[in-house]
Amino acid sequence: MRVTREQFRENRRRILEAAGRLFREKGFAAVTVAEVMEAAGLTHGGFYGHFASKEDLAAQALAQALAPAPQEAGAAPDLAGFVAAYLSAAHRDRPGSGCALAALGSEAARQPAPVRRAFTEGLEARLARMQEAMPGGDRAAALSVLSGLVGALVLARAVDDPALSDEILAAARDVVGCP
Amino acid sequence: MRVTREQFRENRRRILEAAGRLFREKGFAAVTVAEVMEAAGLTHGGFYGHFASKEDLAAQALAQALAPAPQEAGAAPDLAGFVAAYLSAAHRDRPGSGCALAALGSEAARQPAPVRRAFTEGLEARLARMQEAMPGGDRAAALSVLSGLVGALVLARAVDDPALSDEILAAARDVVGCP
DNA sequence: CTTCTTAGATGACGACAATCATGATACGAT
DNA sequence: ATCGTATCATGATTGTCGTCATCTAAGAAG
Repeated sequence: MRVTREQFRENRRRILEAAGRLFREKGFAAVTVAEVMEAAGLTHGGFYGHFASKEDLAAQALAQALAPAPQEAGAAPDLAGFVAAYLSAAHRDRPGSGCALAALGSEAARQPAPVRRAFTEGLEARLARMQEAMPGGDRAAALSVLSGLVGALVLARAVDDPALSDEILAAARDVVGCP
Repeated sequence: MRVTREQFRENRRRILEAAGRLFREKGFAAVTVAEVMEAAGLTHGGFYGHFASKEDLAAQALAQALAPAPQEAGAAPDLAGFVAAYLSAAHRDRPGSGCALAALGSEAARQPAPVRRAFTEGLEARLARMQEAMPGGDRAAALSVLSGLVGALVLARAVDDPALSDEILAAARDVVGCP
Protein backbone atom coordinates (compact mmCIF):
# COMPACT_ATOMS: atom_id res chain seq x y z
CA MET A 1 0.00 0.00 0.00
CA ARG A 2 2.06 2.88 -1.18
CA VAL A 3 0.68 6.43 -1.40
CA THR A 4 1.49 9.63 -3.22
CA ARG A 5 4.25 11.87 -1.89
CA GLU A 6 1.45 14.36 -1.43
CA GLN A 7 -0.59 11.85 0.54
CA PHE A 8 2.47 11.00 2.59
CA ARG A 9 2.89 14.58 3.68
CA GLU A 10 -0.81 14.83 4.34
CA ASN A 11 -0.68 11.71 6.49
CA ARG A 12 2.20 13.13 8.47
CA ARG A 13 0.23 16.30 8.97
CA ARG A 14 -2.78 14.36 10.21
CA ILE A 15 -0.64 12.38 12.64
CA LEU A 16 0.82 15.55 14.08
CA GLU A 17 -2.58 17.14 14.33
CA ALA A 18 -4.15 14.12 16.03
CA ALA A 19 -1.19 13.85 18.37
CA GLY A 20 -1.40 17.51 19.29
CA ARG A 21 -5.06 17.17 20.15
CA LEU A 22 -4.73 13.89 22.03
CA PHE A 23 -1.68 14.96 24.02
CA ARG A 24 -3.47 18.09 25.15
CA GLU A 25 -6.58 16.15 26.05
CA LYS A 26 -5.01 13.20 27.84
CA GLY A 27 -1.38 14.05 28.54
CA PHE A 28 1.77 12.55 27.07
CA ALA A 29 1.81 9.36 29.07
CA ALA A 30 -1.81 8.40 28.59
CA VAL A 31 -1.72 8.59 24.80
CA THR A 32 -0.53 5.55 22.87
CA VAL A 33 1.10 5.49 19.48
CA ALA A 34 -1.64 3.23 18.15
CA GLU A 35 -4.29 5.66 19.39
CA VAL A 36 -2.68 8.54 17.56
CA MET A 37 -2.39 6.57 14.35
CA GLU A 38 -5.99 5.44 14.54
CA ALA A 39 -7.11 9.02 15.09
CA ALA A 40 -5.14 9.93 11.99
CA GLY A 41 -6.92 7.23 10.00
CA LEU A 42 -3.97 4.82 9.82
CA THR A 43 -2.75 1.72 11.60
CA HIS A 44 0.04 1.66 14.12
CA GLY A 45 2.58 -0.04 11.88
CA GLY A 46 3.36 2.93 9.68
CA PHE A 47 4.23 5.17 12.57
CA TYR A 48 7.98 4.66 12.49
CA GLY A 49 8.09 5.65 8.87
CA HIS A 50 7.14 9.15 9.99
CA PHE A 51 8.74 9.59 13.40
CA ALA A 52 11.73 8.12 15.17
CA SER A 53 9.92 7.46 18.42
CA LYS A 54 7.01 8.53 20.55
CA GLU A 55 9.28 11.09 22.13
CA ASP A 56 10.09 12.50 18.71
CA LEU A 57 6.39 12.74 17.96
CA ALA A 58 5.75 14.47 21.26
CA ALA A 59 8.36 17.11 20.57
CA GLN A 60 7.12 17.84 17.06
CA ALA A 61 3.46 17.76 18.00
CA LEU A 62 4.09 20.13 20.87
CA ALA A 63 6.03 22.50 18.65
CA GLN A 64 3.17 22.58 16.17
CA ALA A 65 0.53 22.96 18.85
CA LEU A 66 2.38 25.92 20.29
CA ALA A 67 3.04 27.60 16.98
CA PRO A 68 0.75 30.57 16.38
CA ALA A 69 -2.21 29.78 14.18
CA PRO A 70 -1.74 31.00 10.60
CA GLN A 71 -4.54 33.54 10.79
CA GLU A 72 -2.97 35.26 13.77
CA ALA A 73 0.56 35.03 12.47
CA GLY A 74 1.17 38.68 11.82
CA ALA A 75 -2.00 40.15 13.20
CA ALA A 76 -1.84 42.98 15.68
CA PRO A 77 -2.48 41.30 19.02
CA ASP A 78 -5.45 42.48 21.04
CA LEU A 79 -4.50 41.79 24.63
CA ALA A 80 -7.93 42.21 26.19
CA GLY A 81 -9.56 39.96 23.64
CA PHE A 82 -6.83 37.39 24.00
CA VAL A 83 -7.19 37.31 27.77
CA ALA A 84 -10.96 37.02 27.59
CA ALA A 85 -10.74 34.12 25.18
CA TYR A 86 -8.01 32.45 27.19
CA LEU A 87 -10.00 32.59 30.40
CA SER A 88 -13.30 31.64 28.83
CA ALA A 89 -15.28 28.56 29.80
CA ALA A 90 -15.04 27.39 26.19
CA HIS A 91 -11.25 27.33 26.34
CA ARG A 92 -11.29 25.58 29.68
CA ASP A 93 -13.64 22.92 28.36
CA ARG A 94 -11.77 22.21 25.13
CA PRO A 95 -8.17 21.53 26.03
CA GLY A 96 -7.60 19.55 22.85
CA SER A 97 -7.66 22.70 20.77
CA GLY A 98 -6.43 25.07 23.45
CA CYS A 99 -3.18 26.35 24.88
CA ALA A 100 -0.60 23.60 25.23
CA LEU A 101 1.25 25.49 27.94
CA ALA A 102 -1.67 25.01 30.27
CA ALA A 103 -2.67 21.56 29.06
CA LEU A 104 0.80 20.06 29.36
CA GLY A 105 2.64 22.44 31.66
CA SER A 106 3.29 20.33 34.71
CA GLU A 107 3.93 17.23 32.63
CA ALA A 108 6.33 19.00 30.29
CA ALA A 109 8.77 19.56 33.14
CA ARG A 110 9.44 15.83 33.27
CA GLN A 111 9.77 15.17 29.56
CA PRO A 112 13.02 14.53 27.70
CA ALA A 113 15.04 17.40 26.33
CA PRO A 114 13.48 17.77 22.84
CA VAL A 115 10.01 18.13 24.32
CA ARG A 116 11.12 20.71 26.84
CA ARG A 117 12.91 22.63 24.13
CA ALA A 118 9.75 22.77 22.05
CA PHE A 119 7.87 23.96 25.11
CA THR A 120 10.43 26.67 25.76
CA GLU A 121 10.42 27.94 22.21
CA GLY A 122 6.64 27.99 22.12
CA LEU A 123 6.56 29.96 25.33
CA GLU A 124 9.08 32.48 24.02
CA ALA A 125 7.06 32.98 20.87
CA ARG A 126 3.87 33.49 22.82
CA LEU A 127 5.65 35.83 25.17
CA ALA A 128 7.02 37.95 22.35
CA ARG A 129 3.58 38.42 20.88
CA MET A 130 2.10 39.36 24.24
CA GLN A 131 4.93 41.76 24.88
CA GLU A 132 4.11 43.61 21.66
CA ALA A 133 0.61 44.12 22.99
CA MET A 134 1.67 45.30 26.44
CA PRO A 135 1.79 48.99 27.23
CA GLY A 136 5.46 49.87 27.16
CA GLY A 137 6.43 46.46 25.81
CA ASP A 138 7.25 45.37 29.33
CA ARG A 139 8.58 41.83 29.12
CA ALA A 140 8.32 41.16 32.84
CA ALA A 141 4.71 42.29 32.83
CA ALA A 142 3.95 40.02 29.89
CA LEU A 143 5.57 37.12 31.71
CA SER A 144 3.55 37.63 34.84
CA VAL A 145 0.31 37.97 32.90
CA LEU A 146 1.10 34.77 31.03
CA SER A 147 1.82 33.02 34.32
CA GLY A 148 -1.50 34.18 35.68
CA LEU A 149 -3.36 32.96 32.62
CA VAL A 150 -1.73 29.56 32.64
CA GLY A 151 -2.14 29.08 36.36
CA ALA A 152 -5.79 30.06 36.32
CA LEU A 153 -6.57 27.74 33.43
CA VAL A 154 -4.71 24.84 35.03
CA LEU A 155 -6.53 25.26 38.33
CA ALA A 156 -9.91 25.87 36.70
CA ARG A 157 -9.53 22.60 34.81
CA ALA A 158 -8.29 20.55 37.72
CA VAL A 159 -10.95 21.60 40.16
CA ASP A 160 -13.97 19.38 40.68
CA ASP A 161 -16.43 22.12 41.51
CA PRO A 162 -17.89 24.03 38.53
CA ALA A 163 -18.69 27.12 40.58
CA LEU A 164 -15.16 27.31 41.92
CA SER A 165 -13.81 26.77 38.44
CA ASP A 166 -15.79 29.72 37.11
CA GLU A 167 -14.70 31.76 40.08
CA ILE A 168 -11.03 31.09 39.34
CA LEU A 169 -11.44 32.25 35.75
CA ALA A 170 -13.38 35.34 36.78
CA ALA A 171 -10.85 36.33 39.43
CA ALA A 172 -7.98 36.07 36.97
CA ARG A 173 -9.93 38.04 34.38
CA ASP A 174 -10.46 40.91 36.83
CA VAL A 175 -6.81 41.21 37.68
CA VAL A 176 -5.34 41.55 34.21
CA GLY A 177 -4.47 45.11 33.35
CA CYS A 178 -3.40 46.03 36.85
CA PRO A 179 0.36 45.58 36.70
CA MET B 1 5.88 -11.82 58.06
CA ARG B 2 3.35 -10.17 60.26
CA VAL B 3 3.91 -6.78 61.85
CA THR B 4 2.74 -4.78 64.86
CA ARG B 5 -0.39 -2.69 64.51
CA GLU B 6 1.92 0.19 65.21
CA GLN B 7 4.28 -0.90 62.46
CA PHE B 8 1.32 -1.37 60.13
CA ARG B 9 0.25 2.23 60.58
CA GLU B 10 3.82 3.35 60.22
CA ASN B 11 4.12 1.38 56.97
CA ARG B 12 0.96 2.97 55.65
CA ARG B 13 2.32 6.37 56.56
CA ARG B 14 5.57 5.62 54.74
CA ILE B 15 3.70 4.47 51.65
CA LEU B 16 1.66 7.66 51.57
CA GLU B 17 4.73 9.78 52.09
CA ALA B 18 6.71 8.02 49.36
CA ALA B 19 3.74 8.21 47.02
CA GLY B 20 3.29 11.91 47.66
CA ARG B 21 6.90 12.57 46.85
CA LEU B 22 7.07 10.31 43.79
CA PHE B 23 3.81 11.57 42.31
CA ARG B 24 4.98 15.15 42.60
CA GLU B 25 8.35 14.30 41.11
CA LYS B 26 7.23 12.08 38.23
CA GLY B 27 3.49 12.53 37.81
CA PHE B 28 0.70 10.04 38.45
CA ALA B 29 1.12 7.98 35.34
CA ALA B 30 4.88 7.53 35.50
CA VAL B 31 4.92 6.15 39.04
CA THR B 32 4.34 2.45 39.56
CA VAL B 33 2.88 0.73 42.59
CA ALA B 34 6.02 -1.35 42.95
CA GLU B 35 8.16 1.77 42.89
CA VAL B 36 6.16 3.37 45.67
CA MET B 37 6.35 0.25 47.79
CA GLU B 38 10.08 -0.06 47.28
CA ALA B 39 10.55 3.56 48.26
CA ALA B 40 8.59 2.79 51.42
CA GLY B 41 10.90 -0.14 52.16
CA LEU B 42 8.41 -2.88 51.25
CA THR B 43 7.67 -5.13 48.31
CA HIS B 44 4.81 -4.66 45.91
CA GLY B 45 2.69 -7.53 47.20
CA GLY B 46 1.49 -5.93 50.39
CA PHE B 47 0.15 -2.87 48.65
CA TYR B 48 -3.45 -4.00 48.38
CA GLY B 49 -3.59 -4.60 52.08
CA HIS B 50 -3.27 -0.85 52.50
CA PHE B 51 -5.10 0.66 49.54
CA ALA B 52 -7.85 -0.47 47.23
CA SER B 53 -6.10 0.56 44.04
CA LYS B 54 -3.50 2.89 42.63
CA GLU B 55 -6.25 5.46 42.15
CA ASP B 56 -7.15 5.20 45.81
CA LEU B 57 -3.50 5.74 46.70
CA ALA B 58 -3.30 8.74 44.40
CA ALA B 59 -6.30 10.39 46.02
CA GLN B 60 -5.07 9.84 49.56
CA ALA B 61 -1.48 10.78 48.79
CA LEU B 62 -2.62 13.95 47.09
CA ALA B 63 -4.86 14.86 50.01
CA GLN B 64 -1.97 14.42 52.40
CA ALA B 65 0.47 16.29 50.18
CA LEU B 66 -1.92 19.23 50.00
CA ALA B 67 -2.74 19.30 53.69
CA PRO B 68 -0.99 22.13 55.49
CA ALA B 69 2.14 21.04 57.30
CA PRO B 70 1.61 20.60 61.05
CA GLN B 71 3.90 23.47 62.02
CA GLU B 72 1.94 25.94 59.93
CA ALA B 73 -1.46 24.59 60.86
CA GLY B 74 -2.68 27.50 62.94
CA ALA B 75 0.14 29.94 62.38
CA ALA B 76 -0.60 33.43 61.22
CA PRO B 77 0.22 33.37 57.51
CA ASP B 78 2.88 35.77 56.28
CA LEU B 79 1.93 36.44 52.68
CA ALA B 80 5.17 38.03 51.54
CA GLY B 81 7.26 35.26 53.01
CA PHE B 82 5.00 32.63 51.56
CA VAL B 83 5.24 34.13 48.09
CA ALA B 84 9.01 34.45 48.29
CA ALA B 85 9.38 30.83 49.31
CA TYR B 86 6.90 29.67 46.70
CA LEU B 87 8.71 31.42 43.88
CA SER B 88 12.19 30.49 45.06
CA ALA B 89 14.62 28.46 43.01
CA ALA B 90 14.72 25.93 45.83
CA HIS B 91 11.00 25.27 45.55
CA ARG B 92 11.23 25.05 41.76
CA ASP B 93 14.03 22.53 41.98
CA ARG B 94 12.46 20.26 44.58
CA PRO B 95 8.97 19.39 43.35
CA GLY B 96 8.89 16.24 45.45
CA SER B 97 8.48 18.23 48.62
CA GLY B 98 6.77 21.25 47.08
CA CYS B 99 3.30 22.40 46.17
CA ALA B 100 1.21 19.64 44.66
CA LEU B 101 -1.05 22.12 42.87
CA ALA B 102 1.84 23.13 40.65
CA ALA B 103 3.47 19.70 40.41
CA LEU B 104 0.29 17.88 39.40
CA GLY B 105 -2.01 20.63 38.19
CA SER B 106 -2.40 19.86 34.53
CA GLU B 107 -2.42 16.13 35.17
CA ALA B 108 -5.00 16.36 37.93
CA ALA B 109 -7.62 17.58 35.48
CA ARG B 110 -7.65 14.16 33.83
CA GLN B 111 -7.71 12.03 36.95
CA PRO B 112 -10.73 10.14 38.28
CA ALA B 113 -13.17 11.81 40.64
CA PRO B 114 -11.56 11.02 44.01
CA VAL B 115 -8.25 12.52 42.93
CA ARG B 116 -9.90 15.66 41.63
CA ARG B 117 -11.88 16.00 44.82
CA ALA B 118 -8.71 15.84 46.88
CA PHE B 119 -7.20 18.46 44.62
CA THR B 120 -10.20 20.72 45.02
CA GLU B 121 -10.27 20.43 48.78
CA GLY B 122 -6.56 21.10 49.00
CA LEU B 123 -6.95 24.17 46.87
CA GLU B 124 -9.81 25.48 48.98
CA ALA B 125 -7.79 25.00 52.14
CA ARG B 126 -4.81 26.80 50.68
CA LEU B 127 -7.06 29.55 49.40
CA ALA B 128 -8.67 30.08 52.78
CA ARG B 129 -5.30 30.50 54.44
CA MET B 130 -4.15 32.95 51.79
CA GLN B 131 -7.38 34.88 52.08
CA GLU B 132 -6.74 35.39 55.79
CA ALA B 133 -3.44 36.98 54.92
CA MET B 134 -4.82 39.24 52.21
CA PRO B 135 -5.61 42.87 52.96
CA GLY B 136 -9.38 42.98 53.26
CA GLY B 137 -9.68 39.20 53.07
CA ASP B 138 -10.41 39.51 49.38
CA ARG B 139 -11.10 36.01 48.10
CA ALA B 140 -10.87 36.95 44.43
CA ALA B 141 -7.51 38.59 45.03
CA ALA B 142 -6.28 35.51 46.84
CA LEU B 143 -7.45 33.36 43.94
CA SER B 144 -5.66 35.41 41.36
CA VAL B 145 -2.45 35.50 43.39
CA LEU B 146 -2.60 31.74 43.79
CA SER B 147 -3.14 31.35 40.05
CA GLY B 148 -0.13 33.53 39.38
CA LEU B 149 2.03 31.52 41.77
CA VAL B 150 1.02 28.17 40.33
CA GLY B 151 1.36 29.31 36.74
CA ALA B 152 4.79 30.81 37.30
CA LEU B 153 6.07 27.70 39.04
CA VAL B 154 4.66 25.42 36.33
CA LEU B 155 6.27 27.43 33.56
CA ALA B 156 9.55 27.91 35.42
CA ARG B 157 9.82 24.15 35.82
CA ALA B 158 8.85 23.25 32.29
CA VAL B 159 11.19 25.64 30.57
CA ASP B 160 14.53 24.36 29.33
CA ASP B 161 16.45 27.60 29.75
CA PRO B 162 17.66 28.36 33.30
CA ALA B 163 17.83 32.10 32.70
CA LEU B 164 14.28 32.22 31.41
CA SER B 165 13.16 30.08 34.33
CA ASP B 166 14.66 32.53 36.80
CA GLU B 167 13.12 35.38 34.87
CA ILE B 168 9.65 33.86 35.15
CA LEU B 169 9.99 33.52 38.91
CA ALA B 170 11.33 37.05 39.28
CA ALA B 171 8.56 38.57 37.16
CA ALA B 172 5.89 36.83 39.21
CA ARG B 173 7.55 37.92 42.43
CA ASP B 174 7.49 41.56 41.37
CA VAL B 175 3.80 41.55 40.58
CA VAL B 176 2.43 40.18 43.83
CA GLY B 177 1.02 42.87 46.07
CA CYS B 178 -0.31 44.96 43.22
CA PRO B 179 -3.92 43.82 43.00
C1' DC C 1 5.87 -0.64 -19.72
C1' DT C 2 9.15 -2.52 -16.59
C1' DT C 3 11.54 -2.27 -12.47
C1' DC C 4 12.83 -0.35 -8.21
C1' DT C 5 11.45 1.72 -4.17
C1' DT C 6 8.75 2.64 -0.29
C1' DA C 7 4.34 3.60 2.70
C1' DG C 8 1.45 1.26 5.19
C1' DA C 9 -0.96 -3.15 7.11
C1' DT C 10 -0.38 -7.19 9.83
C1' DG C 11 1.47 -9.30 13.37
C1' DA C 12 5.10 -10.56 16.62
C1' DC C 13 8.15 -9.60 20.55
C1' DG C 14 9.84 -8.13 24.83
C1' DA C 15 9.15 -5.30 28.66
C1' DC C 16 6.45 -3.69 32.19
C1' DA C 17 2.57 -2.72 35.18
C1' DA C 18 -1.77 -3.45 37.92
C1' DT C 19 -3.88 -6.78 40.37
C1' DC C 20 -4.58 -11.07 42.70
C1' DA C 21 -3.42 -15.88 44.79
C1' DT C 22 -0.72 -18.29 47.88
C1' DG C 23 2.26 -19.16 51.64
C1' DA C 24 5.04 -18.21 55.65
C1' DT C 25 5.54 -15.93 59.88
C1' DA C 26 4.78 -13.50 63.84
C1' DC C 27 1.36 -10.56 66.48
C1' DG C 28 -2.82 -10.61 69.63
C1' DA C 29 -6.39 -12.47 71.96
C1' DT C 30 -7.83 -16.11 74.68
C1' DA D 1 1.26 -20.92 75.89
C1' DT D 2 -1.51 -21.67 71.93
C1' DC D 3 -4.19 -20.73 68.00
C1' DG D 4 -6.34 -17.92 64.76
C1' DT D 5 -5.48 -14.25 61.87
C1' DA D 6 -3.55 -10.53 59.58
C1' DT D 7 0.62 -8.66 57.12
C1' DC D 8 4.02 -8.90 54.06
C1' DA D 9 6.96 -11.60 50.40
C1' DT D 10 6.96 -14.33 46.33
C1' DG D 11 5.28 -15.07 42.17
C1' DA D 12 1.61 -15.71 38.61
C1' DT D 13 -1.62 -13.63 35.51
C1' DT D 14 -3.45 -10.75 32.33
C1' DG D 15 -3.38 -6.83 29.58
C1' DT D 16 -1.02 -3.15 27.31
C1' DC D 17 2.43 -0.57 24.95
C1' DG D 18 6.59 0.76 22.30
C1' DT D 19 9.16 -0.99 18.75
C1' DC D 20 10.48 -3.79 14.93
C1' DA D 21 10.27 -7.40 11.03
C1' DT D 22 7.88 -8.74 7.17
C1' DC D 23 4.79 -8.59 3.43
C1' DT D 24 1.99 -6.16 -0.09
C1' DA D 25 0.89 -3.22 -3.36
C1' DA D 26 1.26 0.84 -5.58
C1' DG D 27 3.82 5.20 -6.86
C1' DA D 28 8.09 6.78 -9.16
C1' DA D 29 11.94 6.53 -12.21
C1' DG D 30 13.89 5.07 -16.41
